[in-house]
Amino acid sequence: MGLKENNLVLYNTLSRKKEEFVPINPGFVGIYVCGPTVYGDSHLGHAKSYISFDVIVRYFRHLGYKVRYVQNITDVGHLQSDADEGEDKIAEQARLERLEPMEVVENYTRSYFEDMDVLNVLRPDISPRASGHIPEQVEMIQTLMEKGYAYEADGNVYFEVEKFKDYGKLSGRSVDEMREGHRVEVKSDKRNAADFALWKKADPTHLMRWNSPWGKGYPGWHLECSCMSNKYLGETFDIHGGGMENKFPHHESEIAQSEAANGKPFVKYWMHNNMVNVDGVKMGKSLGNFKTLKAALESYPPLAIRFFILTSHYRATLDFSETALQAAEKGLQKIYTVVEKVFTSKALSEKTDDAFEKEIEAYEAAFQEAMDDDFNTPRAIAATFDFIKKTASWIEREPDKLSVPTLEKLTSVLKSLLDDVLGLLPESFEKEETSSDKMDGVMELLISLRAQLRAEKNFALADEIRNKLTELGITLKDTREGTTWE
RNA sequence: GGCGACGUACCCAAGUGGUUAAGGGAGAGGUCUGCAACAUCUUUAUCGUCGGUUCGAAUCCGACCGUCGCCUCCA
Repeated sequence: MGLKENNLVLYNTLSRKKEEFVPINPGFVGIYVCGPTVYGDSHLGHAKSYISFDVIVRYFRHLGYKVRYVQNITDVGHLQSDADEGEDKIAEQARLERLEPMEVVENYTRSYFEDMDVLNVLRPDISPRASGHIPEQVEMIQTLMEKGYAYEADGNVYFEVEKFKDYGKLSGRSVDEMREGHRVEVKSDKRNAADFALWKKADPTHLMRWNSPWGKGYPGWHLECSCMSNKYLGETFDIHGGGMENKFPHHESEIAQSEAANGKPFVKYWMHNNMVNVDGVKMGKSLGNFKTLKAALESYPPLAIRFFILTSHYRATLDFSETALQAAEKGLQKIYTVVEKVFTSKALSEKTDDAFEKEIEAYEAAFQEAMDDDFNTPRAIAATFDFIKKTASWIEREPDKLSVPTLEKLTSVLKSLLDDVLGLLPESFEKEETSSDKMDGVMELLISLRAQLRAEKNFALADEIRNKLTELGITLKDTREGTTWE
């Protein structure tokens, strides 16, 4: 299986420009994306990030690359406030819920995957946990100390930022700026306020602590990503992704740790997705406009949320609003209507329809061109709408003379692009839930009864049947060929 | 205060130097329909402001205004 011909270009945050994608190992892509800290339910921001990278991974696979997708689960070390101060987020949540930290971790990890599953986000190939990689992290700290990049102070170990000359290359800051820019002078045993923790001492009241050469404690937040990406993807790998707000200090620190420890470049391409706003304002817990996925999923179908997210580019901010989401839902429905027609049509002619095959090929090309340009899903979707229109009229024009080979080709292209790449098609277009032979029989009866009423011009009663059915969530459609329901 | 992104129609959102500025939603009008929904057709922008570069700019440069992000935990 060779690679599809492609001309993939992606925006590299490190160089601040679009670059041609050239994998380190031909045909193979190693990608690491910062996963969630599992101390609460996932929200729309998580959805945007993980749906974006899901499509990126799916597209690489579509092109024929063998992908290893690693996404961590942060279950320790992520502190609540000021750099390297404050309580561990998991520990705090455990205290609040009166649970073991690992119960909190387990609950929210499951909740996270549940939400991602319904959004049709494929699971990463490896979902390593920080707490499962303590020995690796201790080892890395030791390496950093041996090489002179880290120092111990009273059971804490810090990375000395001044020793790593490239610190700031990703986020575009200098250590000097950071020293001056620090708002609050934190009282600590750090040599420099910009230094960050590799290992934090924990007193016996801490619920999560492990043994280390520096006493009992727990690892710093940035360290896990360096360690686990190293372990599963190697010292240098292709793509590291995450949310923009993590560029600094998280990703900057990852680079420092990994490159200092390994003496090799850490990541070839950095990709950052933008944030979600709600009605023009940043979504945040303190602002009270926080949308958890579980809440959003009560009002909207999961694939409509997914579609909505993909109608804007991953590097653009996404402005969430009820009207925007409703618009997306309708648009997606329009695509479904035509796709369903395609999937259920019967073709009779063995002759290839050359003209329409050209249209199919043009669509594939337009779609791929859009995706090749830094995963431009909005453009790919626009191309889809254009094509969907043509498809609908192709089927309508001569339904009896549809070409078998052309319909087959059409079906497989739609499946490949809309389902495999964008992940937008439902499992099946069969009538869902209540559908059964019995139900079909009842509906047929009602429809024929209503047809009779309409023939007798008893529209009042006919409309009442339709209205009552609408209330039950069943829509009747009167077409020239007869009445259908869904 | 420092760094960065963005500003395209009523809403969402592509386009980043050159024929009529994609696409979706909403609105309006027509076809279809007993009516409605569905479907379908038509229609709705000169691109934040001002100035510059250019034969030519939404697209490059500068200033200004505005929105947002990061600098502190956040996808």
